[in-house]
Amino acid sequence: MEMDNLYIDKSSVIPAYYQLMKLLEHRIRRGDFKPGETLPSETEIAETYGISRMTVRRAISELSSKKIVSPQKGKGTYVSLPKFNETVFELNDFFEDMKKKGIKPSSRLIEAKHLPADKIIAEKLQIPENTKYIFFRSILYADEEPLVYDTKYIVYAKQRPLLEELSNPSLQDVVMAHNNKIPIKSLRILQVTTLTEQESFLLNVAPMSAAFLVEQLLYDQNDKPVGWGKSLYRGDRYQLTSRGGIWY
Amino acid sequence: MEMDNLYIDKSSVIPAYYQLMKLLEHRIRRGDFKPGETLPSETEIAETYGISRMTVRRAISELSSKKIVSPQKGKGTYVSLPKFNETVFELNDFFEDMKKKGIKPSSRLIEAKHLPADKIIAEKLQIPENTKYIFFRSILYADEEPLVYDTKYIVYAKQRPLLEELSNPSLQDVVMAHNNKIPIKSLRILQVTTLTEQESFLLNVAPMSAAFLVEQLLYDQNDKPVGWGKSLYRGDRYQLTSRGGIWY
DNA sequence: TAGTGGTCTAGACCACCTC
DNA sequence: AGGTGGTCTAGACCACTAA
Repeated sequence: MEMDNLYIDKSSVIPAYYQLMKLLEHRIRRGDFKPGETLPSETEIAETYGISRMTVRRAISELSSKKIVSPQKGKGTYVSLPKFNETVFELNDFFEDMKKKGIKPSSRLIEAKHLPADKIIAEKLQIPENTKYIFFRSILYADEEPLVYDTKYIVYAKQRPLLEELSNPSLQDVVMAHNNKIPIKSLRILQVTTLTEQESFLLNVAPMSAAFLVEQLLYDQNDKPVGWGKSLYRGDRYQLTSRGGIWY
Repeated sequence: MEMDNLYIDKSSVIPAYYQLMKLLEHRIRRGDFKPGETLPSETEIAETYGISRMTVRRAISELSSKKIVSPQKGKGTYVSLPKFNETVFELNDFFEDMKKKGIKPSSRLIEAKHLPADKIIAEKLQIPENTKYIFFRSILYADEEPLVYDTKYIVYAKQRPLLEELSNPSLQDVVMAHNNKIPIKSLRILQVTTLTEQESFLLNVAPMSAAFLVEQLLYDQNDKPVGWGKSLYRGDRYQLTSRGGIWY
């Protein structure tokens, strides 16, 4: 396979805790320490590799946050049986995401206007019914292909009646541009749905196609909602991936 | 509002780093430190609250991992403008998830048999075509209601030809039960799809309903696939949520 | 040059677990 | 009682940043 460096090079520019973390990862993968067993004690590891216990703890804490290892007070640091049923999916900013994949993102604003809140909007935004709110609809493109249909409902701030277009129209940015308040809390819900006739037309797919529905609610310091958003991601072009365990 | 404890109680059983973390979170929320500004330097914070710099660093490191703050070498620790466009969704074990919600999970095995690998399976599992593999199909229930349709494709280990039923049939468990190897790497893909006639019948929903499709590939120490799974989650009953920013 | 965060050390005390 | 991980300290040196 590969050459193993089963020691810590203190003269290296790579931090000792990082070297030790990789070393322990490697030894776990190799089977020196099996799931259910414990690592040597922190003191022992420190002596073995000639580093201080705090540095050992730093390495173990990284492994612990990756769920590779689980320290137990008074007992030892156990090698975890990896739990691949517990998965974390990241949904990143559309523009950043596309750029990272080498795809050119863009957006087109379909509509932007004031509206009086109906019952549903009033409840979501916790404002009185018929209060004005700002409504946005836009399409996000990846290499000229429509990928996301985006709607936003934003609490109306009298001070700022403007409706300028933004290059990266995330809900957070639009809320900050049209409202003095900086959102401090976010609740997001990921669902699946089938597209309506109108939605599928805008996204250039067949009606009743499957899509991700990402709902987002933003709150200010006082736990008041300041914006609500619903984004429909084309199911045939979008997916989330997640890696667990020990990868290189 | 509430009483503020803007000091560290060293006699408390709550660790100092934790108290400081909450304290800084509170002061950020309150506006003492605004996004884009820096916190006082680590040395200064240590002096202010009468604790050591390493303890301050521990608190800041927690805030940093929550993306509330972002330390910059040589410059200072900046309060982040929260990025609510970068979201993390957790997909946990079905059984644990349901129990946590107070719902009784159960499962029913529909089918379990050996089959020779066709081209698709052979490619996924990186085995020669027509090699035997183990096939599973089951339904997962929440309070007697079908919620997930689950299929598994597992590399066949000659030593263990048994096909016993497991109470919690996660791909990982089944792989470990039918194969000596412990998976060490997992790749998961979350997609949306519409259900076929058969799938919708099994899940007791209308055909063409939207559903989550969760695909999972498990690998052993040598980066060989050991199992492949596909789970269909009913879209009308399942959703993922994610909280960002400062919550209580 | 002065200040910042990043790393590391060699101790210390504690609560917890096991024998 | 002895070993474990959890916390904390008071220093130290470094690389980086900005004036």
